[in-house]
Amino acid sequence: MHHDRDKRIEELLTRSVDEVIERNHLKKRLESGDVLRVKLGIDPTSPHLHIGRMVPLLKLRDFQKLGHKIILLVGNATGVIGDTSDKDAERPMLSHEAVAENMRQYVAQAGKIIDIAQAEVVYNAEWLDKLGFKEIGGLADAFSVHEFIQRDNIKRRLDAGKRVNLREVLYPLMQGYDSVVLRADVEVGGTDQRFNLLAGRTLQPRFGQAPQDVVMTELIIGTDGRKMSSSWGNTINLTDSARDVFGKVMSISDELIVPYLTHCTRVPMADVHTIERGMADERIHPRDAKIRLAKELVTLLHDATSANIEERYFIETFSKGVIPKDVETLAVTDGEALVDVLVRAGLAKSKSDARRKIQQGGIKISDEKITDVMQTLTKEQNNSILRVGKKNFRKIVF
RNA sequence: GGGUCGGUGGCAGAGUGGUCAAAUGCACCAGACUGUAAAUCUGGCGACUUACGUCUACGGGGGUUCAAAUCCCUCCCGGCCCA
Repeated sequence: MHHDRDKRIEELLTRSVDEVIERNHLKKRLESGDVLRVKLGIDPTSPHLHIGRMVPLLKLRDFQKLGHKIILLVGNATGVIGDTSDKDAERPMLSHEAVAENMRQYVAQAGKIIDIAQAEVVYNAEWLDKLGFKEIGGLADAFSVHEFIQRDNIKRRLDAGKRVNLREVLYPLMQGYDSVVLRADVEVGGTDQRFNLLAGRTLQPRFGQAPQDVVMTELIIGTDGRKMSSSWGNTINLTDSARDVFGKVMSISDELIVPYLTHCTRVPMADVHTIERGMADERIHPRDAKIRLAKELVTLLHDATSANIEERYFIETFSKGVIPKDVETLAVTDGEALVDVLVRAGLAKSKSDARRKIQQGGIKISDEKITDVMQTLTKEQNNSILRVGKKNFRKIVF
C-alpha cells in the first residue's frame, strides 16, 4: 500500500544526492507523515539561474510533491556578503542595487521548476540586516577559526598566498542563522555548500531547535566539461530561449548525457539506466540520447510544443545543413560595405574582426564563400542569406 | 606601525631600457573532420587601414631617456613576515 510512497522517498534520498545528514533520521521523518519545512537558499549573484541550480530545485520539487512545505530563500543579504564555497578567489561584495536587480527575476525563474504558489518565498535581509554586533558575536561564538581555515577551498587559497578576508567568515553564520529563523527541518544545497549547511545544524540547538537534516546534491559539470559557473559562460540558463537550450544541450560531450538526465530532469531512473546501457553497447546512438535530453530540458523550461519545434529546427539546420526558414532579417542600404554590416548587426566585434572572418572563409552569402574584404552589398542580393560561421544567419533586406 | 615582495591583455602567467600589440596556457572566433558532437588538427584573437602603416595599451599621476611594461618620484591597491 505504501510501496509507491516508499519508492518516492527512496528516490528523493538518492537521486542526485551525494550525502544526507542524517539519513536515517530524515527517512523516518519522511515516513512519519509529518509536513517538513524544507529550505533552499539562492543568492542573487547573477541575473540568471543556470541549470546547475536545477539540481537542488528539482530536489525541492520532489519534497513538494511529497506534500512538504518548501521555503525558497532569496539571499538578498547573503548575496551582498558573498559566499566563497565555490570560489577559488575572493568574491567581490555586491552592491545592494546589483543584488536587487538580480533578484527581480529569480523567483519567476525558480517558478519554472517548483510550484511557487505553494512555496514560502522569503528574503533574508529581512532579519539579517537587523542583527547588531552583539547578536553576530553570539553567532560567531559557535564556530572556531580552525574549522573555517580547514575548509578545503580556504586552505588552498591560504596555501597559495591568496587573500581571505574576514567578511567571508561571516557567510556560514548568516546561512546557519537563516535556518534558525525559518525553523528549517531540512536544508537542500550542493555538496560545495557542506560547511554552510552544517552551520545551521550547529546554530539551531543554541536556539532550542532540533538540528536540520541536510541533503547535499551533486554538482553538475558545465557544457565545456569544467565546473558549471556563470563566470565561465559554460552554463545553460533557465532564461535561455528554447532554441538555445536545445543547441547548448546538443553541443555537450557524450559523457555528460547521463549525468544531465539524472540530475536536471525527472526522466524515470529506469529509462536513464536503459539509455546508459544502450549507449554502452551501441544500441542507442548518443545523438538520439542527447536529443531526448534536449527535449526534456526544453519541455521543463518552456513546453512540449517548443521542444518539438526545436527538434525539427535542429535536424533541418544542422543535421541536414538546410538554411532555416525563420531567419532574422537584416536591413542594409545599397552599396554598404559588408564589414560595416557585420559590425552593425553584431556579427563581428569590430571591422578588423569582420575582415578576419572574411579572410578565413567564415562568411557566406547565398552559400557562396566571400573572399573579398572590400565586398559591398547591392540590390541584387536582396533576400539573400548571409551566413557567419556555422550558426548565424541573417536575411538581407534592402 | 616596521620590513619586504608584488599589481601585465577576459583569466592565469612570462617579460626588467630598444627586436613588445607583449611568450605560454585557458577561454573565445573562423576553418577541417563530425553526430552543430566531444577530442584532434589549422589559422586567428586591441583598434583603424585594401595595404605600407598609424594610434591606444602593461594599477593612477608625474618624470628621466633618442627610446620605458621595463629606470626614478608619488599616489592607490594587495601578499608575506615582524610588532
